[in-house]
Amino acid sequence: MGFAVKTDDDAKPGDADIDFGTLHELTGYWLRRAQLNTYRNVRNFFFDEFEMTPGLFGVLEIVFRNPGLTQTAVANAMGNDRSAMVAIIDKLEKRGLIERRPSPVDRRSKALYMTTQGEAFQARVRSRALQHNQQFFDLLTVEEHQQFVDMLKRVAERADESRC
Amino acid sequence: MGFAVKTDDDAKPGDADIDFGTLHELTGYWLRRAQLNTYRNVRNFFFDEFEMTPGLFGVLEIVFRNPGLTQTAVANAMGNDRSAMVAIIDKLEKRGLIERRPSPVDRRSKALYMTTQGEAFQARVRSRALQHNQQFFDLLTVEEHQQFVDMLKRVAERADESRC
DNA sequence: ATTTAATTGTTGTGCATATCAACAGTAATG
DNA sequence: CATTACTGTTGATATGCACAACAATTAAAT
Repeated sequence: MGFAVKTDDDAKPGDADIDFGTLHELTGYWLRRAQLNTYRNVRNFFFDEFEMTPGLFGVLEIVFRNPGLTQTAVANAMGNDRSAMVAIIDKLEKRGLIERRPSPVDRRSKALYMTTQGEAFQARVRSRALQHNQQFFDLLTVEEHQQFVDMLKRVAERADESRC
Repeated sequence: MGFAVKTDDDAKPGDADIDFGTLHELTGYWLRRAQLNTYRNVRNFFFDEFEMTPGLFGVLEIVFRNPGLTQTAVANAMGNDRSAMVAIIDKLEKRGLIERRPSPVDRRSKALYMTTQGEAFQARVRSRALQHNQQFFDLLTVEEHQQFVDMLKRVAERADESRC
């Protein structure tokens, strides 16, 4: 299944000599391509080692940095629907990493807190994530990397503005 | 240490005072964020105007530039499983944009060709896509845009290499 | 030539994610 | 009070991706 990359002497004609036409001129195409591949890589990496996904990691990190947050608050921060939170929190709670406590001020909502076990776990994952991130993007110089992130932020904001 | 993010002038109080912690230091996070928002924008745009999705557009463009290609060849080019092709080709064929012809050399495979109607349609979409792309990324200077695409390509390749 | 292996399109399944509508319980507002 | 808004939750639906299986067909092995 290995796609050896640049060798034109590959007997497979169907791979290299394909004309992508306008696709390769569209920034959105490359953005998607880069993200999809990166995401798959990160996901496989962290699932193998921690049985974690980027989504779970994000929730864990946010709850860790903002103890007592409500579920919808986390959902809004993550940019997805609050109904999606339920399954995520369920998983994390079932693994003993997170805790739902009744909010002292609002009997509807539930305040989210990290367990001590969850903090220890997240510390390990976080360290590994930073390490993997730096290692993965070392194909960019430090300047490039900085510019890259800066542009990504601007693009993300832009796309967020023109939201219907 | 002293790297706490400074006070953004809050427009929304309940939204902005959340600490994202390590998340905001991960390039992959921003990459995903930018891509998701961009994709949603592009998708809404082209779905409203043409009832097209980026995926359909890609297949259409590839078939247009490489007439007679087989379904799995297109799937490999697009980077997804050949089973995903079926529904896509079905849609495009049902709309009269594309055609499945029996391959003259291999009775298993089906050669894909564009209809004249499909070519006319795709010409309109293609033009609009290029226009929208340029307009959307005009928040980057020409130099930045070029660098951006260049880096995305490198990242995409990198992620592709370390594929299991 | 006959068996074996590989590939094609296709279908189905499972999993993760996303959006939307509804609901009962609760809070805020008039 | 009555009404309106918000909470977590469930369910329906759609999507995309990965994988397994299948009959038909081709390629390779012996």
